[in-house]
Amino acid sequence: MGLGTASEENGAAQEREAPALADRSQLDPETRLRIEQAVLDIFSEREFHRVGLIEVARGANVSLQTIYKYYGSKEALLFSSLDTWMGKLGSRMIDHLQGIEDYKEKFRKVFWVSLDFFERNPKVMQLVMSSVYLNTWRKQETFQNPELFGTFIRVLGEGRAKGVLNDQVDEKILLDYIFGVMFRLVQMYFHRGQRESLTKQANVLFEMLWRAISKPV
Amino acid sequence: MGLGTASEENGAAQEREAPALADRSQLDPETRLRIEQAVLDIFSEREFHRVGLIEVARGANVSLQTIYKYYGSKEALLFSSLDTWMGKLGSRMIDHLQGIEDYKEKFRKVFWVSLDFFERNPKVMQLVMSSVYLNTWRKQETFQNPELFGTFIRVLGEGRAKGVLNDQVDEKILLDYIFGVMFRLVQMYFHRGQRESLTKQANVLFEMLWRAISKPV
DNA sequence: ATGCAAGAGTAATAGACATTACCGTCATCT
DNA sequence: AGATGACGGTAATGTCTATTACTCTTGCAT
Repeated sequence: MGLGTASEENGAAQEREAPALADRSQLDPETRLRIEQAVLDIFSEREFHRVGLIEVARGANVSLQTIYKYYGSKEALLFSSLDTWMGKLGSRMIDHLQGIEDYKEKFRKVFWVSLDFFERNPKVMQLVMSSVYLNTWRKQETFQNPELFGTFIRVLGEGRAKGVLNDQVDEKILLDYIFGVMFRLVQMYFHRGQRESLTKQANVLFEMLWRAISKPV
Repeated sequence: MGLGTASEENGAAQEREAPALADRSQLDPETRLRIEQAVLDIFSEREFHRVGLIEVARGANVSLQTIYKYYGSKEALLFSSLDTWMGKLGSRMIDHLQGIEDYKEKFRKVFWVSLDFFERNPKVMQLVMSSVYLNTWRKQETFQNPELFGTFIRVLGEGRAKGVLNDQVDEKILLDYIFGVMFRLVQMYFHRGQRESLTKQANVLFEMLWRAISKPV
């Protein structure tokens, strides 16, 4: 280990007193917003390793200390912000699902809300991209926003139970299939410069998806 | 301004005499193999920024100079290796397509060869992951292995011409759909630790895909 | 032999950035 | 007022890595 000051290492007084991550909920909500906005703006522009926290701090008009105090690390900061956004998508989805009876329509809605959300919030998509590779290859926990993913799982399970979904493959595979399609569609939509609105094509696209995942006749 | 890119700084001062990238084909094929093997081994384990070229050089039993002489940069090294692999997949695909008449079978083959390839070459998939995020957000050129992607395009075009493919959406969207599904399936296959062989499920999965992309009856 | 070119090995150069430490300033509470 | 604590600003600290330079060895063609 790189010894900082030689006298520190062997004294009895170690116990680093891990910088006491303050409860994030203590953070002034207005400040929190500014921070998450800066995270969104900056991390969505540059890749993770090219972003410096100083820049983020400046962008949010807070000091570096504040960030470290409430978030603890660069990664945590990114994931926290991401989680907030996924939560918003999740809430919106739950909200929109209310009052829909027909199962296929429910699924269509899940699909639609997702496309619509990313189309409205381009930067969030870039943020997702920034973290996906940091994430997928390590822990997944951070990516499991219960509201959002829970809803996906629930709707999927309901279809399974009703027997309207394809049951030749495992449920996980079905989910992979769906995410794969959606993720790529959204990703390429941005890659091509946001032309040809996705939501406008949502129904055609959804019918394609539905033919794939519904139980074949 | 704090712009990072170190290589762009020189205003008018010097004509760096850019280190004369030697023709890569001059490189001893056996050495080249060792290098690309090391790239595969190492880049597939750690993320791009965590890989040091010294390590790669050691792993390949070559000196750093050799790498810089023939490849020029870390990124170029990675992409070169990746391109080799995509080329292999492409060749194999072309080879396997020979003698198939039925269009749907052709497409099925394209699908199968891809899954099979990544299942056989796990590290290549990780390599792809390592570069996707470096890539997609910038230039795409590197990712356009003509043999591989050309084949995809050709097969897709053929189906369009025959009128068997869904023509409610743009051809690009169709391609996105297909790649999205395949990419995610493969990605998650690894993420879950390579259980439940993909190729064994290839036909069920392909039928799902086919229902989506073929012209609806 | 002699010279040469290729490549190994090692160190030098240059930045970038996460994370910590310190210091000064206010607002709020007692 | 005095104390407390949160926070801004700036400057350490400690690492890491690309990329370049330089020196030495060695196989090999003249």
